[in-house]
Amino acid sequence: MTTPCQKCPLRRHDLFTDMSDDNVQAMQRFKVGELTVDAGTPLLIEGSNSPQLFTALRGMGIRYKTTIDGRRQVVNFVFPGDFIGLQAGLMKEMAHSVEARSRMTLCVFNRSELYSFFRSHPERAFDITWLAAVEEHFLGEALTSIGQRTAKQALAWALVRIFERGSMIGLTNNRSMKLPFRQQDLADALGLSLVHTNKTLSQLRDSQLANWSDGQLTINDTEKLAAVAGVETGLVPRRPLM
Amino acid sequence: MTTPCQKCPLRRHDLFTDMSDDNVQAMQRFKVGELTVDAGTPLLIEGSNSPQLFTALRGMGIRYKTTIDGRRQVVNFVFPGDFIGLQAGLMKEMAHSVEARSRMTLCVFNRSELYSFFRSHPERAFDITWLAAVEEHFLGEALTSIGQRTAKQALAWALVRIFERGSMIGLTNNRSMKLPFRQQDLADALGLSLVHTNKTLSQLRDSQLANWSDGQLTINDTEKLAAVAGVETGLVPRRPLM
DNA sequence: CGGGAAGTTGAAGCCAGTCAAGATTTGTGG
DNA sequence: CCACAAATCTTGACTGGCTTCAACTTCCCG
Repeated sequence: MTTPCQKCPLRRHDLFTDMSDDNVQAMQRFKVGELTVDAGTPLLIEGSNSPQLFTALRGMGIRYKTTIDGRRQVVNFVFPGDFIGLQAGLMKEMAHSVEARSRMTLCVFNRSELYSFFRSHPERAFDITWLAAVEEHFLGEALTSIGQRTAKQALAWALVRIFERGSMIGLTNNRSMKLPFRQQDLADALGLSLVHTNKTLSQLRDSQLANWSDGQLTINDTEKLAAVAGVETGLVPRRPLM
Repeated sequence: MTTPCQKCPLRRHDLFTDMSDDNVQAMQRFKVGELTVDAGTPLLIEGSNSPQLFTALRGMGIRYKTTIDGRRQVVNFVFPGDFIGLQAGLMKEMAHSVEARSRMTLCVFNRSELYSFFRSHPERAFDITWLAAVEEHFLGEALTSIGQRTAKQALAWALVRIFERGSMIGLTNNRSMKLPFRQQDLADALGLSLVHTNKTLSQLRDSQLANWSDGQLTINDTEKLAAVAGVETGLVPRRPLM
């Protein structure tokens, strides 16, 4: 009993660009099933060669790389609507791992059909490239945060982006949203130590800028937080939904 | 008097995946001209909406973003064979600027023809997505370097990757290659201060690991340098050439 | 020959990392 | 439903890698 693409609950959100009925049907044919996993489950492993591609339908996760000396870099957070496994679909293998941080449901596609899908649906090929460009866009911003911003600015940036992303897909409730990540995840995303992340978060809390505790993120004034981060809000690029 | 794609000097390098004669001809038709610029010339500006796409044919450059408070993050270095402007081609605008660091020659394409090009050449659409995935791969590695590695490790990583990339397109001469970048460029790429970058470089020089001076990078033992960086060599992913 | 850009070197200070221990929450088996 | 273990979050103290400041050198180009 899987969700038909025609009734996909994600498509109605503003974040996603419009899709023709024809393309919706094409996605439905491309889709081979749904997968539900518990928090903590690895979906893709760095260096592996998964036969499947996914689109996150519900739940959140993290993308991360590990270094030889055992450190971990969280490359991005996975939200509903994110496409997972493109690298494995094109190059030989994944450059990072993906792990669920909450219970997740994913739409499953066959990697082997990707090329013929491209051929028969050039608009969708265009869209998938667009998605890759959006990801590149984000990674450039992340690089700038880690490289140029202080811990406080970087944290503010991350929380603003997470909250914006959440609000665009209906995950926010008034001024709050649920966040299943650990402080260690955010620390590893920003290249900060867990201790310093913790202390900086409580600083943001004390100054009423952002309150992330008990799995709940609350931001009263996004503009104020964005000003601390030194970024502009409302710039989340619209993207296609696969 | 532009270089015909049929005689493109880049295509013979191992770095690039094979291209069918048919696709070579398609590129020739897609190509509208060549552009030669001096060192220091801006090619694309962050936030702008260029009508043109480029492929670097000769010379090197940098991609960078600037923050509100005037800091700069070098997102990547541009080498011959790199495709420039994909973001502007798909999304509304560029997320970073591109600037020549040496005299450069670029193949020029019309952005407005991109979509119809995708439609008529699905293989090339596939390839361009591949390129985006390669970039994503690289940015993930860069993120890991900046976030998790020490200054010495990060510098070693950068020099190894630059040298590997150079050697795959015939820019190395024995154990050396020309590098037109400034120390400030590398510092901004790794989120380090110029002073510390300078001192760490001379450390690498003293320990015979890498010598970058007078616009020339010399690495005697790549494996040794890679060991310092904590990365593996020979992993430069093959990529399509546009 | 003057001036600016890039590279070099030394000294001082701080932001963030590491170490360590305790508090709180979550999970699990009896 | 409780007891114990493991994971996560907090907090304090100390340390050090890197930044900043500042001055000087070298190189290049008009």
